[in-house]
Amino acid sequence: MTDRLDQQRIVHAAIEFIDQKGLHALTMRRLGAFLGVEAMALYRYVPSREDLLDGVVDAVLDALHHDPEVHLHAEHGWQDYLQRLAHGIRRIALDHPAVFPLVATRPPAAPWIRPPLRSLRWLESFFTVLEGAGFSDDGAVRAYRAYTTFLLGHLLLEVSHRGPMTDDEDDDGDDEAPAAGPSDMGLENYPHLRALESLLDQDESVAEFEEALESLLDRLEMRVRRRGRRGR
Amino acid sequence: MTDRLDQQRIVHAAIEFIDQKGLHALTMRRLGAFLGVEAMALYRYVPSREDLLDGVVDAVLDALHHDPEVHLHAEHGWQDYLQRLAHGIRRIALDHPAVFPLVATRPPAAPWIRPPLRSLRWLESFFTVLEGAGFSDDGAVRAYRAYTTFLLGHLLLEVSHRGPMTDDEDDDGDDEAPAAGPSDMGLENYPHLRALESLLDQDESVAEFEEALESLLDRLEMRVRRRGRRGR
DNA sequence: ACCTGAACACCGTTCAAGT
DNA sequence: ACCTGAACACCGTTCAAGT
Repeated sequence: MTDRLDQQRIVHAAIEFIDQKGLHALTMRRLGAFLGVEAMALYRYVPSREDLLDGVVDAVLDALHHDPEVHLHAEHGWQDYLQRLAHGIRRIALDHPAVFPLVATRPPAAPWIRPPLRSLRWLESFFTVLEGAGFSDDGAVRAYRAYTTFLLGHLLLEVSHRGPMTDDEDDDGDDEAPAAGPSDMGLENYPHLRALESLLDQDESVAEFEEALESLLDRLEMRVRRRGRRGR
Repeated sequence: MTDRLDQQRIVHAAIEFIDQKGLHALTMRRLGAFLGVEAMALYRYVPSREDLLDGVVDAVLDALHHDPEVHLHAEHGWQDYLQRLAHGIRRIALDHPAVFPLVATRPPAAPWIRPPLRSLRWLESFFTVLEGAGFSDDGAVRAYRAYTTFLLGHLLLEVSHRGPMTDDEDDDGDDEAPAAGPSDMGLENYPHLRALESLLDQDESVAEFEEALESLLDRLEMRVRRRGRRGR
């Protein structure tokens, strides 16, 4: 029925599986069944579940390399580049909301690799662009840290709203707790929260992403202009 | 030998256990042994492992309520308050680096609750202070989103450098891979990375935290001043 | 009232055995 | 060459039984 197994097929099946049923549902045995094979067959191609998860993270981020929107158009400058890169990573996060927490929290290969920018190739291109644009070494590294902090925080929070369904397995009946009303959870004693609830519930993530990203780039821009002050 | 069991004792033992051996090592059976009891005894006080983890997150954040540095000194204004709150949460993250990823990624009780600010009590106080300081509803909510984004991203990245040892279990021998040199991992083809490696390796998290926090507060300040422009 | 032992269904992983 | 079956050590969780 199914074609032959290989590492790529397994990793991509794992991604599909996680996107559909959530990370917590992924077991070697279920992934085997998903592929029409016994779990034990996977071990021909993948050394362990942990390595499989690393493979999933790498494969998901690999899409960046094939994203035409991100490819360097040097003429538009470093801000354009950081914008494209950020949007490319955001697209990945939104495509695989259930995988992104893995991208965010798997221990990176080296301590100075900061998710969600997890590959040496992208780091190299990041620094190439910034130094080409006149950033000092120190300025480029500080930009890298601020940029990754923002991406990680924003995307993790944005994506957590979009898990694969309510996570309560199969919803196999009418035994849900009464839940005390649509969106009530003891707000009686928190007047500000009650007043702000509808505002809090709105999804403004696109606008916030653009705005915060722009403001970050502005901050970095100011640092390039007065650069050297702190350069060693 | 040990005192009697109760939920508090179990949750705090779990925190200690995670801090010592890492999240991945926490199983009901091992936690039982840690407490001098069979795993099954825990189920008298804790409905499930998932609930235990929720309890861990709550308990760790509860320290904020007893942190004298954070308690409201209204006379010093909203910026002082957000500074104290941020530093309080940072202290918690650094005290429990192996627990913080849980704080960051456990699905919150409501979709508008954004880690690491996970309790209605702190949200209420956050909004009380900001609205008292003249923020519009919209401005306060946007401040909340930007503030949590920053805290989550920064602390998750800062804390990931400080896991509980190398995570390779017991280090039970000399069978470590040769590792090809102290800090080498194929950097040959990445000249910028090689040049920046020593800078990248430096830990500047304190300075970056202060600086980025201050810049965030400045940005918010600018928004209060021209407030109303976007208030619906 | 509180803990234990035995049991169940499920894991990750190994390895000899089948085709 | 590639997959399977059986097995091992370990999970979370339930429940009748012990003290």
